[in-house]
Amino acid sequence: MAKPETGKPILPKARLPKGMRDVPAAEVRAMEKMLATIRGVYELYGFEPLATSAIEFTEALGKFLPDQDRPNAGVFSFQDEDEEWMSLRYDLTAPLARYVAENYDALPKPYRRYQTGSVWRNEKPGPGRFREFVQFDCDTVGTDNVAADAEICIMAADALEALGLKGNYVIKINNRKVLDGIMAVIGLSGADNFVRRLTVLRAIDKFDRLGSDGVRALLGKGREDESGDFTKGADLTEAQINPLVHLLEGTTFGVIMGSNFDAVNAWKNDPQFNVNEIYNSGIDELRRMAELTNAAGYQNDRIKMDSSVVRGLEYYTGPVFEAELTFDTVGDDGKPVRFGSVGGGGRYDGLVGRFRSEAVPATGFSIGVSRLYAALKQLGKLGADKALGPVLVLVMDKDRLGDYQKMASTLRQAGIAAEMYVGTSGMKPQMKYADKRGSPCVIIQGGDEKAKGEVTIKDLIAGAKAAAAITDRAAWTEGRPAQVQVPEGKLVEAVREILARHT
RNA sequence: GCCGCUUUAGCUCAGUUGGUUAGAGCACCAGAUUGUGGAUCUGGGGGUCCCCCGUUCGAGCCGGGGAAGCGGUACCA
Repeated sequence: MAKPETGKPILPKARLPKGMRDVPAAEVRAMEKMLATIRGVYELYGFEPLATSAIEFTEALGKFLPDQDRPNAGVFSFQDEDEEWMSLRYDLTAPLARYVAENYDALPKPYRRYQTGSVWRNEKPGPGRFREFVQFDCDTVGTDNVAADAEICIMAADALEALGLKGNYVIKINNRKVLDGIMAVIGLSGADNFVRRLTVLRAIDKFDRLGSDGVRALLGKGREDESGDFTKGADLTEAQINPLVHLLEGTTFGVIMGSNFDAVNAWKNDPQFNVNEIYNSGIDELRRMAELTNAAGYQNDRIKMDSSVVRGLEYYTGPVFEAELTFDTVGDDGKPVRFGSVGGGGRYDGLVGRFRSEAVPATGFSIGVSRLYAALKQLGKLGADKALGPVLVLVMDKDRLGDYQKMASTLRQAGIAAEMYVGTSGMKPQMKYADKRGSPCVIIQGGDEKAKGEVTIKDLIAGAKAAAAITDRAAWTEGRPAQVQVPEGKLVEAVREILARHT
């Protein structure tokens, strides 16, 4: 841009909004491969694809109704011409509920679909957490049979194993009814205890990270963390806290290390809680899920009952699942990286019902694709070798672009990725360009070759190796390693030979 | 939201007790080595020293306020 003499033009700053990310070529390719693997597993189970819009009416997403100015807490929202509030979707489940309600009569019941896409959350990003990220969901809508829940768990397990994570993950299962039942027994039922129940659930959810003492603090008076932030507790009495902590520690319900049946039976037989009806029905559902996953050949090294799983706070109504990676690695900064949860889900029998008078039970599982990608990368399961770039046809003589274009076309017709250099620089920059693009070879035809009806093909990969030994300028310019001259007609054949060497 | 740290070129960072036109390395671009990636040499483009206010003859540096980034924590449909 020209600078006026009086001063500089005010340029927009090239920057990306916080929490957003640009994804470079290698990652796009690896990500697509990963998504295709998951998709393959889901198709195998008979789930069908669905794509819904990224934008929904705010009302349809629920929860974040625009009350005053703009509902900017949590979701990205804006007003349409007719002043209706719209929002970017913050997950794939709420749009599914809307879709099912809108097309209810036409859909097969149960309706089983998978969907992947970006979702947006307008909140503070953190390490490994973005405001735009990709989820991969599968859901079964229209049945309250826990067979659907069990199936989703084994399907999630299959998907993770198809990605090479066998032995590095576990799907943990719990049931919200169990937790609700226990909370009823210790006197936390009823509408006036709603906030307290949420606080209790949050505390339980942190058991993994904070352990018994941390959870005790959160269930009682509260807890101050290392950075000086104080989290208000649920203000329970010791008598109320003890059963909850014992549940988490597995000392009351025993046998976390045993089979899923042992775990469920221990829970079932606990005299303190099995007087409660909700608790019993939750335990019963877990028992049936244990039977089904067991029958399918999934033991508790892959799918495991775990009393600390809570997941999101409000919309889950029954079984809840969480996929956790069970390995630690060392990150770029030398600190240990723990990936933890890479997906989760559960039964949400109330969501579709928001749109209809009759209840529509549903269950689903969502994979956090970006996070899973980061984990796979750390584990080296992505096939780190970068893709070869295109064969580059150099422009030696600017009057003969047609000839060069024809060579590129010939290569493409043979199924070889190729491009003619479309910049304006000389030969050396073109070589640098080819280098940067990762081209396996370049096609050179200047006046000399043209006169002989030949082309020179330089193998850049072999050339780089050969050149590494050269130190002086003369040897460099005259060496010209790893290149051959062939008749024009043998172009494709000669390029194929070089490609074969490098794949 | 709360706590802490940070902010000078695309990147990593220097910058004296406040003192002329703010520097380095790397990266980038161009040229030379006369048609070849590297090396070398020469040259070049790039800066609102995060912003505002104050102190001062004079602020990248001192004081106040703010913003943004990073990290932790909370929330997380």
